[in-house]
This record gives sequence, structure tokens and C-alpha cells, in this order.
Amino acid sequence: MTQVPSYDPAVVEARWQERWARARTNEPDLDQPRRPFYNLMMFPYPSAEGLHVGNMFAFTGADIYGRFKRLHGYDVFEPIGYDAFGIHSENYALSVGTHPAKLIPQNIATFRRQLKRFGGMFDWRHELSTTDPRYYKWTQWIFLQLFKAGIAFRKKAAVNWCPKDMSVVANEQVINGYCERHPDTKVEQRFLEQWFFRITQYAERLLKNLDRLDWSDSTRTLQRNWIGRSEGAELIFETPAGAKIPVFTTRPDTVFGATYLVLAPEHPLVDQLTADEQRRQVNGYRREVQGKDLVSRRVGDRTKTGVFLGSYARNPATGEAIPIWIADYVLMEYGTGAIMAVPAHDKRDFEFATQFKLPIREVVRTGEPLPSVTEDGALMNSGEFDGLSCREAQRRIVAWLQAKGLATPQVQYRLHDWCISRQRYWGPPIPIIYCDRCGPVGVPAQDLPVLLPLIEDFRPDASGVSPLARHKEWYYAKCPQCGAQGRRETDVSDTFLDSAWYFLRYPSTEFDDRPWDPKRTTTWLPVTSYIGGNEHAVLHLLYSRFVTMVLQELGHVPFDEPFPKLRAHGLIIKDGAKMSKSRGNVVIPDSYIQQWGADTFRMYLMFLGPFQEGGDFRETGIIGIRRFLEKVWTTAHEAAHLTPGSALPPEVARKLHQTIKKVTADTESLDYNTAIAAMMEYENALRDAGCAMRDAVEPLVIMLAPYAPHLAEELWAALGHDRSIFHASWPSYDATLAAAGDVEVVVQVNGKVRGRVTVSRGASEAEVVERAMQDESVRKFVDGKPVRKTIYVQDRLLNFVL
RNA sequence: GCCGGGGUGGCGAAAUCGGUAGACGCAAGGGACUUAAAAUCCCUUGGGGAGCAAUCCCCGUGCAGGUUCGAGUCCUGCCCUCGGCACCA
Repeated sequence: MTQVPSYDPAVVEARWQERWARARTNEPDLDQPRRPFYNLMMFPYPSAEGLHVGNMFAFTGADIYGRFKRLHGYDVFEPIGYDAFGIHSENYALSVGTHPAKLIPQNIATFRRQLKRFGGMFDWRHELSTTDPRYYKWTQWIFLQLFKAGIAFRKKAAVNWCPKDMSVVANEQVINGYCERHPDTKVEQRFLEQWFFRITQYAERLLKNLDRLDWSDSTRTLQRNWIGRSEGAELIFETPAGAKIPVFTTRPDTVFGATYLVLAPEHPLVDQLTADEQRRQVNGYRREVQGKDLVSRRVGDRTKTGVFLGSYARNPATGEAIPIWIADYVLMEYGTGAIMAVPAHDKRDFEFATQFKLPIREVVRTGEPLPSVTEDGALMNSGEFDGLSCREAQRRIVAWLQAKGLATPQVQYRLHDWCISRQRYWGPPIPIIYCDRCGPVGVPAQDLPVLLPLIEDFRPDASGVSPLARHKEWYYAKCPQCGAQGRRETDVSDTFLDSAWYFLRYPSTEFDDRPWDPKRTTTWLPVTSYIGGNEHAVLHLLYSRFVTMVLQELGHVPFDEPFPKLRAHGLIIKDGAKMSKSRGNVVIPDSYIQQWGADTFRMYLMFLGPFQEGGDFRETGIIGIRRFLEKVWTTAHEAAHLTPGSALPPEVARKLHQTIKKVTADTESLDYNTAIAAMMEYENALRDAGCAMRDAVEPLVIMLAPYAPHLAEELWAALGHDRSIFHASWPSYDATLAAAGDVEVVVQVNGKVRGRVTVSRGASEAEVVERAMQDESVRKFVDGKPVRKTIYVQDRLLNFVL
């Protein structure tokens, strides 16, 4: 018996991590790659608790894919960085009383240590942090490109305002209308002038390009629904005084049933349309709505509220005067901020009309009870259009009203323009100087970055002025155009802007005179494979696509889609919910790695369930992976002591080729759990056959390398190789051999399994029928009755229908 | 309420094209080895029933229907659960 050393993951893993770093194993030649493969994973937000198991699940899955491609001969570039700006860091810093500029480097140091310990194939030369001035200089530069192109603009928009914090709070900080930090304080709305990006201008392109992206269908569906294209028409309702109220509707066919109008409370025409006797009530309602936070205005079936303005407008189809109301279920942000209410055929309008006793007129006969929303029906109560189908009527009615100047066909998107202003401290300052004479002026490129000053009192105070505005030496700056004294923009930008371009920066991190090097960019981008969480399926991905599209239009990058191939992984659930600090269910991987080793823990996470679906974190079962690795360890060491020569036993050879086939396919499709199961089966087969031959073991060690890289390196070296296993090639399989061998065909009688026959693969139907009829049990159930029909599925099943 | 996932043994799961439901692993039970224990190895393990036995029969993939020779897989309606959300006209 050969002497097999014992497996000590701590020693093995430290050894190989040190060797990888020394030999620069994971640093591809970015300038002269033969087969570049940009393997990107969504960078983490470096929280104070450290990298959690959910992060590690994501990174392991992405790393396995990168290593798999490396073994296929690609020059894999796998960078990592930190998305470290934002409200979370700032709030955390406030709560512990330490400056974020001090906290973040600590957090990053922890993350870096954890990322190195788990054995990711990261190219550490290209690490980046969004908080680094060398990085956010270019975030600001991108803002300026959009500003110059007219894509960045200012407008007023509502924010959540906590009177106690004297500060803006995010939607997620609003709990049932109250401030997260002050449970007794109601959050209000305030209207502030803010910077927006005109993403809506790109809605059609963002939507259309989805068709050619290699993304999962569910992610594309989420994006499509978010963009929310709907076709309809803008109809004009005129008041006796001549005011024109445009409304957007997807159902112009129901215009004869529009019995009142509803405007958003913020609608600019409300003042003008309010009758004197209603003014007090209207103003009261508007105040009430403004007193509500933004969050409680969304979601769910709420009781409808609203107020009559006391005035009327003319229905363009019927000519009758219908009342005008305001209600908070109509949003200023969508369409024209006004709707024609058709209570008979819209659920919300129906509820509202019922509550306020407004007339309901059925105009589509559908045979269903009101409100009937289907478009399968014929028009009624609609004058000359009676009897038409809804589709037909939509075209005809719009054409008819259009001729009278009262309608325009229109496409509306649910997507809003992107508000990038944050009334906060911890972010990149928006590089704008306000000048009384010149207006908002962009900071010249040579003056970038506009450094975020390291002020101690970044806490919002009672003045209600942004923290940055209190620092006069920073706040006042010369107008770049006329030289007069100007004031800096004191808002910082959204973290989604930081992460909307980080993939462009990674290959070019060493350049300070350009955001990305053109040659590096054409060599490595667009990103070959992007893997990240489904929770970012909408915002991050949409914003990145938008920024890339604009940069392409402006001539800065040669492609308009940054992520041609994307795969979304599932979430790791703990105690019935995703891991988050607020839920207190965060699991940190360190102790598991210490106890079991990174390789075991990586594989354990991947074996938990399907990578693209995620699963519940639990602690039982890690031992199973460890046992498997120990078995491979033993088998490989035994093989190392045998002299190669004789051919593999046929059943081992067959199983080997079947395994290579399955592991190759499953790893490519990210079905890591079943790939691991296949390797386990193979190792079991080797032990059953008592076969520890080099030709049987080496392919297994290579297949294991993406999953358990340190262990694979160690075994590869033990097998006598002196270069890293990642210079080896992925094993190929012989399809004929993989398909060889006998198969068991199930024999059914009337759909029930009554017997099994073993035949050689690809046997003819006649042969299988003959064999099946010899089976006693099958004969018993056929019982001499005539077989009406025989169904044969090659190599699988035979069914006699009597 | 809307959008997108998911629901299969005691547990995590597998079944890739409508064709043997439960691969692989955990846990549990039994056995071998050991002075003993740990580790390791071997066997059993969806539920119910028949048989001395080899073995055989019935039921079973959230619920109720449907299509089909055949449904975990397809269709209709519902329930539960996770993630996202901006009552989107």
C-alpha cells in the first residue's frame, strides 16, 4: 500500500495562493492576448460585516466559469473591485461615528483578504474602488460628456424628507411612512431641483437591443416590463375656458365611456382649474398628499382618495361636460399626469367612481361583469362606432379625433428619466459650477477630479443645507467660463452611475490620462461573460447599457451593448430571506473556510442547489464534499505511484468519457451542482473498480480544478507535473465511447412498467419487441390480447397499448 | 395589486426533447474493523401491502381539472413561498 500524505487544506491553499501570486498565474497579458476572455462578475459593496456567503456564492460561480475557460486555452481576465460609495456606508459611518473615508479602506482590506483566501482567479493588478479619486475623476468626466451632449438636465422632483434628520432619505429608509432612524417622525415629500439623465430617449433602443442579447429570458422579460412600452394615443379634453388637458390612454376605443378626468395632485393646471368654492378643499388635499412619503403612495390596493376641482372639461367624443378631479393614484411622472377615467373598463377608475358616486357607462360589450377590462368585445354606446371590435375602434376613433385636432397616436414608456442627484456626502461631487451669469457650467476636464473634501462634519444639520455647502472654501469656485465667483453643485451622484461603467475601467486601471485605453478596450470589450445577481436584473444592467449606448454615440467606445452574454445567479436565502444586515441573517464564510478549507466550501456552496436558482443556506452536508475531496486526494496519490502503461478497463473508460461529456456540458451551462455529482459518481466508479490509474485520474483532477483549484494544483504536482494545472487543457471525450455500452429499456403495458430488457445501444424496435415478449411479467399483462399500438423510444422505452 | 422565480423522500436536490420519479449528497438504521471511540469501509432507507424466498402488486412530484399510449415536465383554474416594484392609464 502506498503512503498517502494527509490532506491539510490550510497548508495546501496557502502554498498555492503564494505560488499564483509569485508566478503571476492570474495576470494575463492585456496588450497581446491570444484569446482574450473578459470574465466579469458584479463587484461587491464592501460592507463593514465583511464578505458574506451570498457574495461568495456569486464569486465562486463566476470564478469556476473563468477557470473553466482558462483550461480551454483562453487568456482570462478576471478583475475585482469595490462599489464603495453610497448611503449605506454613510449611514453606517454616522452610526459608529467614524468617517467613511477611514472606514471604507478598512472594509476593503477585509474584503481583499477574504477574496484572496477563497482562491478567486483575480488579477490584482487591476483592482479598483469607486471611491478612489483616480476612478471617480472619470465618473465625473462621464457626467460631463452627458452634460455636453444635452443628456444631463435639471428638473424638480420629489424626494423623501425626514424633518428630524433635516435630510433626504431613501425609499428603503421609509418604514410605513416613518423614518427608519426616527420611528416617531413622519417622512414628507419635498421638491428639489435635481440632475437627470434622459434615459427615456433611449427607451426604444434599450428595448429593441434585448432581442440580440444572450441573456436569460427571465432577465430580458424583467427589463422589457420595466421599460414598459405601451401604444396608445394622447387625447385632448378642453375646458369651457379653453384650457387643453392632454391625457394618455392605451384604450382610445373606450373614450365614449370617459365620465370624468383625474389629474395628479401636482399637475400644473390644477390651480387654474380649481373653482373658488373648492379651493380650500383642493389645497388641503394637495397638502395632505405632499405630507405623505413617496413610498406609501405606491403599491397595492389602497382606498382611493381624491377631490373634485369644481370644474368641467369636454369629452372630445361625446361633447359632454365631465367633472375634473385630482387623486393621488394618478402619477405626475407617467404619461401626461392626467387620465380620462373609464370606470366601466378600468379597475381603479371603477373603484374611484363607485366610491365618489360618479357615472359609469359601459361602452364595450364583453359579457363579463363590470369593470371588464378585456379587449375582446364590441363597442356600444359609442355612436357611429357601435359594433366595432376594440382593435378596429382604436384606430378609427383616433383617426376621427385626430382629424379634429384632438388626438395624436403615441407610444408611452413606463421608464422614467434617471435621477442621479443625491443630497448626500459620500459620493462623487457632480462636477458643475453655478454662475449667476452663465448658469450651470461643467468643470473643465483638466480640473477633474472635483475632490470630495474630507470634512469631519458630514452629518446633515438643522440648516437643511447640504454638508458640502457649509464648506465655503470648497463651495465657492470661479466660473470656468467668465471667471466670476460661482458656487459648486453640492449634490453627489448616484452609486448606480459609479457601477454603470466600472467594466470599462478594469483593463485600463493603470492609465490616469484616459478613462479607458482605446486599444485595451477593443481587445477586451465588450465583456465576454457577465455573471451577477438577479436582483440587479433591472437597474444596474439598464443603466450600464444606457451609459454604454451614449458613450458609443459620442464616439468613446466602439460598441453599444456592454454585456452580450449575461447569466443571473439566484440568491442565497437564510431564515426565509436574502442575507442582509437589517435582517440580521448574514453568514460570514471565514469560520467555514478555516474549518474546512476554501476548496471544500466553494464546492459545498455550488452543491447546495442550482447556481442560477440559489437556495437556502444550511450547515449540514459540508462533510460530504470534504469526503469526496479526500477520496480524490487518495486516489490521485495512489495513481502517482503507479507506472502508466496498460489501458483502462472498458467500463472505467466508458464512465470516464461519459463523465467528461457531462461535466463539460454542465460547467458550460453553469449547472455546477450536477457537474459535481457526476464527478462524485466517477470517483465512486473508480473505487468500485479498484482503479487508480493515472489515465483515469488525471482528467478528473483537471475537471476538478475550476471547482477546487488549490487541491487540483497540489494533486497535479503530485502526479509529476511542474507547471500550474491551469496550463493544462480540459480533457476531451470520445463520443462513441461515451455512448457505448448496453442500455436498459423499460417495457410498459398500457403505460405501466411491467418489465425491463437489457439491449445494446441503438437496438432496433423489432429486436426489443422480441426480447420484451419473452419477459414473463410482460406476457402476463399482455395476456394474449391483441396489441393495438406499439410505441418505441430508442434506448429508453417500449410501450404496448392493448 | 403588478412583474419574475420556485413548490419533488426525514433534508439539499436530480430527471437537459413528454418516456424507468428520487441520480449525487446529508441525516438515520444495521454491520465490519477497534480494548473502546473517532475515522474509514459495506448494506438498508418515498409510503402502503402480499410472499419462506427470488420477487410481486397498489399509491406517490403543492391543490383541482384537462390533453396524451404515457405528464414532475404541456394546457386551464387555484393555493403557498422567495425576489423585485413606480396604482403606469
